[in-house]
Amino acid sequence: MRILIVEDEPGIYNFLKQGLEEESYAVDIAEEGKKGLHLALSGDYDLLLLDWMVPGMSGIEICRQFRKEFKDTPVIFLTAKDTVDETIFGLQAGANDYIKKPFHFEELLERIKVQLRPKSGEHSIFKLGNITLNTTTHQVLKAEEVISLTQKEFALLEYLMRNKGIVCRRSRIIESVWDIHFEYNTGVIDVYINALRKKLKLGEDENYIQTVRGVGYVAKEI
Amino acid sequence: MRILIVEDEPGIYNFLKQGLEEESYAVDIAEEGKKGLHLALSGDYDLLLLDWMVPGMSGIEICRQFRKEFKDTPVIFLTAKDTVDETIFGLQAGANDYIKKPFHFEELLERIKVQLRPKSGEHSIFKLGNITLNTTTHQVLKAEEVISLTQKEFALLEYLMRNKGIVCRRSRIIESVWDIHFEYNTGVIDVYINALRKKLKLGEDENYIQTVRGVGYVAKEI
DNA sequence: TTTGTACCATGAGAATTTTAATTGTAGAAG
DNA sequence: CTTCTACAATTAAAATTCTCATGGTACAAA
Repeated sequence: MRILIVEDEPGIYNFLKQGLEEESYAVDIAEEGKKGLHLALSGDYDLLLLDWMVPGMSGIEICRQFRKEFKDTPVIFLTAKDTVDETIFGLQAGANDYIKKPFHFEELLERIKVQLRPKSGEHSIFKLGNITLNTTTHQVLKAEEVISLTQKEFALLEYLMRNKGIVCRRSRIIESVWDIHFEYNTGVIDVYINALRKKLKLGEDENYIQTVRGVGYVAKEI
Repeated sequence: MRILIVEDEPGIYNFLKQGLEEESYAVDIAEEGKKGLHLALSGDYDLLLLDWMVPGMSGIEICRQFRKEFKDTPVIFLTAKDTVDETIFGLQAGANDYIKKPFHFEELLERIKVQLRPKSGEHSIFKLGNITLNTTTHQVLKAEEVISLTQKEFALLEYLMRNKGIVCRRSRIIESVWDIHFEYNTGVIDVYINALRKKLKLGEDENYIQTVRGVGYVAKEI
């Protein structure tokens, strides 16, 4: 597995390079933004580690450009900032995960493994209109705004978004999201659909979660 | 797959026989208790459907006798009574599930499928001292008493009992029961262990859930 | 069009689950 | 044997999740 690190501080990239090579990843370094993007676009890499701030071109811009070509290669941001405003753009640019400096190497390694594990098929980012859902960071954005959801709300939205365009019957939802088999005579789903619509502020014009009478619900871009 | 039905009412057993044969199960009927037990002990069956009350010998007694010989063959009770007292003995006698009359055929079919699915390995009943836990009915007994547990309490107890005798580290428990990966700096487990010990009334003499300092917990028969 | 019925939306309250703070205790170090 | 410290037990309160009751609305039948 080949990893590209775009980072200008030698202290950090040497530490990462050594650690990752011990885990038998092939690691390349780019100390400058444009060179980083150029290397990334060569398509030789299975994963990108991008520093937030690098000379020449911001990590975000690299990510955005890279995403146009490579839709499935995971991108992880290394960021010193944990302010909401900043990470939003990272996720919108198509990052799969981010980790705050300073971080434990073990934790980064875990996250890299998570991203590389599925490799085929499994996506971690789903889009529905102007809604973005990221399964690894467990975050949801509507346009530029972070929407705070509870576990169950998130799980339900994830299920609907994974099945975008497909009508989800109540029984399936209950099985997948609530892990209840036989007996689906409960009203929980409705309550949570209600909560989602409220938190996501889905009005008439943005009716992304539609009711299918007698069956269930669909996530649709109108 | 071969199913034995022990039931004396022709109305019921004909209905069942026809429905199950349409689902391509091979079905035999015993209208009387002793004959039922005799057939069951022949070992020709993959699943038993026992009526609560049959002439000659009670379903419970058949179940108990049958269990001595066949530990892994699932037994489902058909019962008109849903009083706690009655079902207790059914579960204690080693039944895997029960269904109350009148029932929908679909539901019975589902339960039969659930019982036949794992077939190899997977058990649905776990014992720990005088505690019995049944994963399909989601019931827990201590001696003769039904212990009412919440979802999470049940899930934690199930995990510990599935790993009887093995020390379970907190991180594993959090992963399996709570589905949380990385970050296990939460105190939930302790709180639930506490709740379990209380509800199960585990005193000094019955310390079935033991603390392993610095690591986690074990379920042990002292 | 009107009426009826079954299904869905919504809100409030109950139960469960989680967090967080305090108290207690085992085992190590002195 | 004492003291200290890190971990576990316990409790209370906050947050989430679920249930239940009410009101609304789509669709079918008259």
